[in-house]
Amino acid sequence: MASHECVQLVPIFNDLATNQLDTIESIVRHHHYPAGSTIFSASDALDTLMIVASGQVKVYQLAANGREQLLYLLQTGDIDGEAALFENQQRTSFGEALVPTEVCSIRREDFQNLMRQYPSISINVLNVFGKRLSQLERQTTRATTESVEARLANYLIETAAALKTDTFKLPLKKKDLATFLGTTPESISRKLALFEQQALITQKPGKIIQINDADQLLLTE
Amino acid sequence: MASHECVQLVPIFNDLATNQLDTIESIVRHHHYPAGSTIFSASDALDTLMIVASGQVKVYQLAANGREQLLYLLQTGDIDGEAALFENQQRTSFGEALVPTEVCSIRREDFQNLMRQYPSISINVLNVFGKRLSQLERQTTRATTESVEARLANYLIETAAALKTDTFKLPLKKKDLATFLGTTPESISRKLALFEQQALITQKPGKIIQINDADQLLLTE
DNA sequence: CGCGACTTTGAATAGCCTCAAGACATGTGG
DNA sequence: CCACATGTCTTGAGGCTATTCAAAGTCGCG
Repeated sequence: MASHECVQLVPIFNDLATNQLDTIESIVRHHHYPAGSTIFSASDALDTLMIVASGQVKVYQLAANGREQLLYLLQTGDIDGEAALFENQQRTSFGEALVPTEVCSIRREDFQNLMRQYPSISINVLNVFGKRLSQLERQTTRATTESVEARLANYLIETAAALKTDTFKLPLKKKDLATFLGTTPESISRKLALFEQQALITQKPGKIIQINDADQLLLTE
Repeated sequence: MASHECVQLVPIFNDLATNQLDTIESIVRHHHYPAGSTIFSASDALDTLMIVASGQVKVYQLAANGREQLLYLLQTGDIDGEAALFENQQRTSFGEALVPTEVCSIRREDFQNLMRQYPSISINVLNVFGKRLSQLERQTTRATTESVEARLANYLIETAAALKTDTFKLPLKKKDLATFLGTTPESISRKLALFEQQALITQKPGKIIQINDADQLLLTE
């Protein structure tokens, strides 16, 4: 793995010079997780900041009844663990590598020192927090006020927008997509079939989705 | 209104000395909102930090289908607007005073200066963010994985815990409570009647709820 | 190529929402 | 201080969406 691999990837270190990145890189630890392995669990101590260098991590919670809720899908450059960088807390969620994944971590104490040294970092972290909060607020609103159909339509539109293409491969298994959207794999199958029947999308083998009529899809209630 | 009224209330200014609080108080603006009035709307510019000095503010979003989702209930000492203290953004939610409410505000620019001057503030803000994120994550998980019955039971338990008493008055109209829990006023009525029938709670006139069996209530699925 | 995991499809059910009407409370003006 | 008006809450009946359970079909990995 190249030096800088993690540190360069992360927006929160954006404003720093190369030699400063070197400093940070030297206090970072590298980890590898095979597909399907657990990276952290609820009730683990939360005392490191985690950076995804490559791969894909699903972050989820378990409800009292055992059902799973997918909260975030972390990709290259995403971070997690910022929630308690200054307070002793326990994790409340689980992290699982969906594919082989490289992770770098910084201990809480080291990160606090970094923030004292480079104030721009704390401002960047605040911005990351802010975006995540806004995103979660929207997700909560949708989950509780809109139908499964509307939520799925929205997800397809947003995924296409993020990837800047009309044709893309679903980045998740239907099972995981279901827990993300707060529904079941069966319902997703049915709704996708419905969209296809309405000619709004085309499904191709390999979880490939092609969006034919984004405007109409957005009108789904 | 006394000086310091707002500034003293807010945990993010906890670590500052009295004369520093004076400085901050001098750059704060005071506002009064009658019950039922709108404090801010979605698409408003988000360029001030808001502190609730007294009263109660409901913060909600509107979904595409017009349905309302209550995200937060701000009480004395709570803040809002931190989400975009460093980036130009628009609001995505609405704020409405439920009772006569006093609010103080600090302009983004002034707050940025404060943070540069007193680094402890940014650390406190990060902690506030972290807690709000954790809370929203739990709320999202519950909203999408648990039944209306379980969500209501949980809400009652948590409210009782927060107020440190078994008997309390519901702080919201059923309509607002419904949008908070992602359900309808009718369903809340029915579930409360069910809990009472099971002797888990007792309802008294004036939205007073008495919890008789918290343990059993928590087991509601 | 075969096995296990994922996905699709079907039928039945359950939980929740909608709509509507009546009861209650709350606060206002006379 | 009472009477009334308005908004809020409760209760009932009906319908619909989404879940559950089960079984067959498909994909992809070793």
